[in-house]
Amino acid sequence: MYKSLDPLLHNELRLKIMSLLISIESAEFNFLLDETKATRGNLSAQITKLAKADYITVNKSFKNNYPLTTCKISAKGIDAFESYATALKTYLGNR
Amino acid sequence: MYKSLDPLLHNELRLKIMSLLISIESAEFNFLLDETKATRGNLSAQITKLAKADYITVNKSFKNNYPLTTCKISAKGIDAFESYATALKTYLGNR
DNA sequence: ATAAACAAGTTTATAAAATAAACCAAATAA
DNA sequence: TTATTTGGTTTATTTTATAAACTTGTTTAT
Repeated sequence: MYKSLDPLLHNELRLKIMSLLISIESAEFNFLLDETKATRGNLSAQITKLAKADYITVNKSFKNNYPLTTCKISAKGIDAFESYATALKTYLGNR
Repeated sequence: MYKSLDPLLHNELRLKIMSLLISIESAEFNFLLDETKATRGNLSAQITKLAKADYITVNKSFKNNYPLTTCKISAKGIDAFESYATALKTYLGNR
């Protein structure tokens, strides 16, 4: 089958992350953790995948001495998300 | 993460099959093969999964002496598809 | 000052899923 | 009658997702 749905976005956790980031300037790791109810390991893994594809940028700093990971969607990520939304619609018909 | 997207439908090939069946009374194996461009093996496997979940019914007969597999979406399948579409929309925002 | 508990992630190992490749039975063609 | 084609199914491999274990450093209690 020729794939029209970006496999990177066609995963619930990654899609949720992107869906949050697209309307939230940027988000901290723990915020995403709370919103998604994912495990830390899984969240970390999926953030890494999105970052490797340059769909998001990840900034590492410190807050109160603790590591702080902040994520932000990129222009490429926004494009991919929009394309994904468009492609999906062709499957859903009028719904 | 709590899953809100039915994993059975959240796969491009199965989604495509369902998307075709929902607007086509019924479809023959070769029709689905042609529309999806999947391999026969993969198509067979995914049809089996959808059938096991009672999302579709599968009828086996013969046409011109050759085996003929016909698929039809079920009421349960329609419901699942509609729910999936609704759930997805929460991820896509206004798009 | 040391040890135990906690924070914020990352890495690794396992389970599950998707897919391609190989196979099969029956029909037709050479 | 052997070879090829049709219409699939089954098996084996690869990929992906996920949970469990680990790491690095911090804070709290002793």
